Amino acid sequence: MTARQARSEAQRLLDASGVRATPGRVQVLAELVREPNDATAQGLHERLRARGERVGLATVYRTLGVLVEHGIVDALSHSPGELCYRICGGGHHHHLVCTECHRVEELGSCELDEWLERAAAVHGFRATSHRLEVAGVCAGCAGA
Amino acid sequence: MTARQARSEAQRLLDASGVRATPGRVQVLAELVREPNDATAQGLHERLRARGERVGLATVYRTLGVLVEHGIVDALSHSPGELCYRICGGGHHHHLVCTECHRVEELGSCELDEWLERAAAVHGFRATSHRLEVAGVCAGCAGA
DNA sequence: TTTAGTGCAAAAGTTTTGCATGGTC
DNA sequence: GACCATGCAAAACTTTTGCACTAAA
Repeated sequence: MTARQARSEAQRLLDASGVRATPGRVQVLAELVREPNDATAQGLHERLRARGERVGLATVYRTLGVLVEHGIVDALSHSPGELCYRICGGGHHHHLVCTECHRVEELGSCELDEWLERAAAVHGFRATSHRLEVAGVCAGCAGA
Repeated sequence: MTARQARSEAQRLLDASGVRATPGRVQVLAELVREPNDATAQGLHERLRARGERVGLATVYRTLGVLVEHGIVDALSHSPGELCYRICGGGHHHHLVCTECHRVEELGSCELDEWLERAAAVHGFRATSHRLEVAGVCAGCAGA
């Protein structure tokens, strides 16, 4: 994907969510569009600077906050003390992360709700939400 | 549970795992024994100091690291940038956390493995481990 | 003109590390 | 003596906030 394509896709995503497409936001989101897996705020900032785009670290954090708030990106925390961000399909889903190469796949369907409701009820809980992260080894890494 | 009981339970847990029962470790672990839910490193440190026990914050962190390494306690991260620790029963299990009072229950049985294997295989992954955290409202808070 | 976004620097917060000290095997 | 644990302080690191400035509605 070219830089121009990434920027236009970023613009489209922002427009679709009614978020003003400011320069900083387009830069950050375009960088995420080019990233098939997930990236940290620091990592995104470094890449943008390396690419010659003048964007502040605070703007990267503020932008990611806005993007998460509008559901344009998801925040994952597979290592403590550090959040990773990723563009995600809509709806409820979970992630499959390769422990070797950090590739991320989405698990489209989630068939946990019914089981969860029963399991929670045993403890007197009403389950309202859940987060599942699956670690594994992807086909590429298993072969190597 | 009295302070003496907590300390002796802590000692037992350390012995059972072959971890040397030094003063700092017994203090930290005894504090976790008294805690039905989970606690942060900072919180444990504060409580120990308030109780008059002279223990350094670094020791609390180092001890928690050792305890996690030996599977004596679990580290949960339900808020980013901060880990919570908790004594856990052995074996594979998941947590049910009340969003109101932060009470934590263990979900004893995990019936996800079969479903997960199939779901991962669709993406060419071999699932090796998973982590599930369920948020909900406990009976007490639902009533209030 | 009023609001929203941005860059920079400083601050806040958690966790780790260096180093000297004291206890244990 | 060698090693491990500990306290303290300093450092590292991620993330947030204050403030001045700019651009946009």
